[in-house]
Amino acid sequence: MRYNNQVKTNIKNKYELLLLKNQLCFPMYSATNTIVNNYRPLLKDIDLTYTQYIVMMVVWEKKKLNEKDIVNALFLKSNTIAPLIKKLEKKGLITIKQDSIDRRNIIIEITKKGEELKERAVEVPIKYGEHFPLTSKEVTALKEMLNKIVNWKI
Amino acid sequence: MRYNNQVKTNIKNKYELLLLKNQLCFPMYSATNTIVNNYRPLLKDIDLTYTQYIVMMVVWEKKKLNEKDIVNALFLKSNTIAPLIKKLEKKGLITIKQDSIDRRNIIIEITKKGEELKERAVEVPIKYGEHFPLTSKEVTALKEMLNKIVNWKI
DNA sequence: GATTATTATATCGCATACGATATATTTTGT
DNA sequence: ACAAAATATATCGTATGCGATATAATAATC
Repeated sequence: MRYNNQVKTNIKNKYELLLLKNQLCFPMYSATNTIVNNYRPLLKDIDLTYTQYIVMMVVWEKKKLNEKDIVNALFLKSNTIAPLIKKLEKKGLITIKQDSIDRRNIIIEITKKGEELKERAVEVPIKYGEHFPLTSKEVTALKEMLNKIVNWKI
Repeated sequence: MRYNNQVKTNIKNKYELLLLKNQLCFPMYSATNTIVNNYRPLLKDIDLTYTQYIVMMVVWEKKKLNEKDIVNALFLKSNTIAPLIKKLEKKGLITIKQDSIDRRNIIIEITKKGEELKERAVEVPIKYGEHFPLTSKEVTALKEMLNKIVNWKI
């Protein structure tokens, strides 16, 4: 049964749809806030914010890529990514230059300092996962559902 | 088996921990972004942002409450809520006044206009849920896991 | 090959979220 | 009662995220 139908049949009146406890969006929103908040002290050790951290994940993986690649990988908008990579450049973790072939493209490349940070960054997911409150089976099921949501367009 | 152990045993080298695809935080973050982004056009019709919408949910439920009650209900900080309620007051949806008994408290009360907005707001979750990509069973399981995460402190 | 469409990015403005710090008020402890 | 602790909020600064709009460069089309 579809989620929405279930909700409709379980409630006495339509106003109950507006209770926080009957929402899915709110636990999603809160759980993500919790996750990011719990990352903060660990990421502070390597002087990264959460968003900078996931940008660096893409950079660590690809080493050389376009701004557009980051936008696509993270499902964010270019006006979110643009100031972010400027900060990462200022920190010396990446270089930014214009593509000489197609001058619309911005080429991002990891620096030596960026590579070195990876060594310390590896400790973050290790420490982070140590007391995570879900089993691996739960995480697998959770990720599957989250992927369905990410691919959903209203 | 704990999530972290599973991840550790499945990977060949520790650097794979830094791949986006091996993260849980990232699908959580993306799915929440998707959910909020999908709400935006619906909420625009009633001139609310997502955060204003969940604040109003608390107000619609309690009608009269303290700023602190909203902070507790939404797991946000008071410096996030304070400017939010000022905007909602400016829109005429709530009133804000100081508690005469305990002058530290800020009392928030719904207005007639705020009550009226509820009538139109009810349509939002109805429309929103129509094409939601998860079954009611999945949503139940999902919420249970999300609650564990929300209650997790590192 | 000039016009149009598409692509990639930049810029601006608005709305969160948080930590850090400060302030006002009430409560607690002695 | 009076100093110290706790509580509730305010203020400031930093860092996202997004829509809207603009611009520059390339691709497509006729």
